Amino acid sequence: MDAYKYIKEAIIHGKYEPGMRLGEESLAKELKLSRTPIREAIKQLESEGLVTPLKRGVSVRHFTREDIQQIYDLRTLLEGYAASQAALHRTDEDIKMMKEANDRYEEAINRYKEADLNSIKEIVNFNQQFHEAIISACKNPHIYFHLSKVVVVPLVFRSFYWYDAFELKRSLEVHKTILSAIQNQDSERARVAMTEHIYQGRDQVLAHLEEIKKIHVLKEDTHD
Amino acid sequence: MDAYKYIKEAIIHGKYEPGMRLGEESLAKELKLSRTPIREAIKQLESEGLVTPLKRGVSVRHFTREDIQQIYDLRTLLEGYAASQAALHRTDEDIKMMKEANDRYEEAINRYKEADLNSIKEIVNFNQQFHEAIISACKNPHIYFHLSKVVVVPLVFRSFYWYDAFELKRSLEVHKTILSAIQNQDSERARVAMTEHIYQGRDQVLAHLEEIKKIHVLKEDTHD
DNA sequence: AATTAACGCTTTGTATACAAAAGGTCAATG
DNA sequence: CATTGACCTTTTGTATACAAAGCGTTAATT
Repeated sequence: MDAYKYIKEAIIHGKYEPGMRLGEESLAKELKLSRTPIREAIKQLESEGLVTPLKRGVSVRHFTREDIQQIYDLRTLLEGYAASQAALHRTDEDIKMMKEANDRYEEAINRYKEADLNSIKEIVNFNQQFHEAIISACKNPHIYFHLSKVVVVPLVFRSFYWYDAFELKRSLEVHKTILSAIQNQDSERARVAMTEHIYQGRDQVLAHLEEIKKIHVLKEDTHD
Repeated sequence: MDAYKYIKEAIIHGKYEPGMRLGEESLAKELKLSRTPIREAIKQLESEGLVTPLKRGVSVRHFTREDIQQIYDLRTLLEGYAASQAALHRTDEDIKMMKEANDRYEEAINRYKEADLNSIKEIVNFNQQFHEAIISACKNPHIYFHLSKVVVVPLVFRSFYWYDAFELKRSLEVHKTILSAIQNQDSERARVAMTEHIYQGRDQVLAHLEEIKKIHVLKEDTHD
């Protein structure tokens, strides 16, 4: 298997936790490869900022609350712009792709049962498909290049897994607003709706982080 | 020497021209290294988009006119935002850095003699220092991370080398406008001035590209 | 003469071996 | 008892050797 993809997935899925050291030898044994391809994968991840260099080797990057704020600021900027451009440049084909992704998103949300991991994975997938359809419609591949590196970060926190039925419905409604703004070529409306949508996502992640922090504090207390 | 830096510089300075194939063996011989560190450097450059994968190996990426348009759109967005945030978050120390860089920029422009490569390099350097001071003042390292990859591209065309004395003076004036807007914490003014500044840069590069194209057409004609 | 198949050469992908640097441990000394 | 220094282990950095995959060239056949 491709070492780069494997390690990246492992980081996103939390198999390798933030701060954890990534030794070349152990990765090589785990993937049944030699150290050479492992090193190349690590170099790539390093240049994307998913791992940080140590004095020796690398460790999985730890993102602070401040990082999340800043990264989401970046994402609102880029993806808001992408939505506005999509409104200007979208073709019928683009609209079809967005509709399709969002319809499946809706179906998955309606099928959703609380705490069913599989159905959540499905939802996350179709959500991503919708956003990618928009980015693709804005006809600027360089935007996609940068956004793909920005979007990865919050996935590490898997905050989507904490969404309840109400939040999912709300997210779906905003998607529909964005979609119709793009269809109507109302670029400013598309930009604002997308920006707001992503700010809502940020609030979810930050709230999630607070929950985690509380739990940690509780654990610390029990240890005393 | 570090293979990554070396190859990157060589691409920026035009030693390796767009479309040129980068063979591992030949690079290894040139840098007096084995293929292993070369491969790692290439992987990094690939993930930054400076080289593109072939069926076998990589070649120096060729940027079209459309690429330039799109990349500059991205840059106005990011660096305009950076300027607006710098206006909000700047410290006295930040202002000092900007002033210093821009003063040196001004001195270098005043010393400027037409077609003197060394003085142009100096100018390019202080210009970069000024822009970096702003990005640093916006207190969002992630912006810097992405901008540093966006900014590299136009350098490949070395359009700055075509600036005449008038354009340099104008650029200097805009710098001063941006600087005072940031000092006065006028974030919207800073954003707009920076955006305009970068659009002017884009126009320069695109005009430069047109010149190059004309020359190519002339050459083609002489060959017949 | 054109097309295709096969062979050989070039270049990349992977593994391994060796060199060098960093970190940890234990003992000796102040 | 603490601190430092030397040695030993672990891990990374680099080189090289070998395997595999493209690519071009040539020759053979239609």
